[in-house]
Amino acid sequence: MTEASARKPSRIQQRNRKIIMDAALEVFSRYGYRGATLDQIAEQAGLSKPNILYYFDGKEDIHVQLLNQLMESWLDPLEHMDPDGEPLTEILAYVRRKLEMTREFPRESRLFANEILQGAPRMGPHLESGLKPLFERKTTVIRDWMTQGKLAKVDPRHLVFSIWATTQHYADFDAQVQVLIPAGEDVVDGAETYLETLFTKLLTP
Amino acid sequence: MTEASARKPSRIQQRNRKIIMDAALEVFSRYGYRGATLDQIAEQAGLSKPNILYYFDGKEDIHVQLLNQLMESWLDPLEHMDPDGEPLTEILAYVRRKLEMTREFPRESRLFANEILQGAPRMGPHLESGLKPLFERKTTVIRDWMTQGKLAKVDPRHLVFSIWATTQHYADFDAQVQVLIPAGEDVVDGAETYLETLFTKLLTP
DNA sequence: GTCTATAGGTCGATAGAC
DNA sequence: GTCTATCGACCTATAGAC
Repeated sequence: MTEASARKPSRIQQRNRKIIMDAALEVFSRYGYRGATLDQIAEQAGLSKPNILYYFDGKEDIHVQLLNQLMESWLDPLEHMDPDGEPLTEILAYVRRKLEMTREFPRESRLFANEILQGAPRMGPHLESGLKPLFERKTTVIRDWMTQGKLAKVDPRHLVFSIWATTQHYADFDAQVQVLIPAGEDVVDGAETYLETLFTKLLTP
Repeated sequence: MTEASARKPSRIQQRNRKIIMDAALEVFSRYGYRGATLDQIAEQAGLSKPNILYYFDGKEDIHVQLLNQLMESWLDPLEHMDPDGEPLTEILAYVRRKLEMTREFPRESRLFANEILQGAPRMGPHLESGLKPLFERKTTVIRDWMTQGKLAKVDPRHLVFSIWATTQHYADFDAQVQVLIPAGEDVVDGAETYLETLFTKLLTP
């Protein structure tokens, strides 16, 4: 009685799991949880549907594992905001990193957006245990910077919300942005310049 | 050959169509197009499924009509930005109006967000014909204001994006915001103060 | 490949308004 | 009596799972 995921995963297992996760990311991020089908994921992965279910316990299992895995890399930029760095530099670097992620990982951004939009049915606990403590630590750091006069005083929580909103917008609302900005123009480049100005003016004491 | 929706709509028809649209908004905005079911909509509306289909041609028809109807009210605040008004006042009033809509019509916001996230499959034409011309008119107005030295110079298109992103965030990512901000606090009130500061500092010449 | 549940959609019969 | 509105039962395709 050998379970697929138990013991040491073989080369092939590792490779196939990776392939399936990537295919699932592609499909889930484009069609949402309910809109995605195992058939689509199987086709995208170049594997049969039963083969997919050999590696994962079901559709929901794939989705949950995707979210778990992505949570880490998603929080990483905020984690890296250094309390001992120069405040404005740190914030702007964070904005730039988030924007870079929007450019490089738009599928991940849309996957999260989809999940949150629907009320985070499969991610509620993760928000509480993963995001919330980090959010509180970092907003405290920012508040301290403001108290010390190193940054202009605003509500640090809304500051972070506005950084998330403005950066992720270019991935999540890409379909709209593409309609409104002429093709060929590098939208994210323009956003970087704009957002740098926005947050510099806001936070300069 | 009499279609249900042809000719003069009776009292009952008007009433039931309204009830169904509202139920559909509730369900579609919570579960997305694919995640919503006619049974859910029927139950929410307090009508039978065949009765729903007596008034609409099908699931997609309901969704399309919802989007069409909402498009107008959605663009209304931007439409009302007055080229002859005082520039900063007009922009801040627009921000406030958008935030007010987020508070009053979060379901509508999520319905749009869902649709755009999935690549606007049922709204592409509307973006081109409805949103795009308006967007170009209004960004031109803002650019003129900047040229005349009445506002600080930034890319007006990204300015509008950032207004959309920051205001709609509170409806679309509500599930996340609720986790991060203590219950009982009026989040949108705090957002209003913050966003007023943000855009005032950005745009004051 | 097969089984099963579900979800979109149809039909025909009935109830109610004018 | 006719037309509008309503609904239970049914059909079919699809999608998750084994």
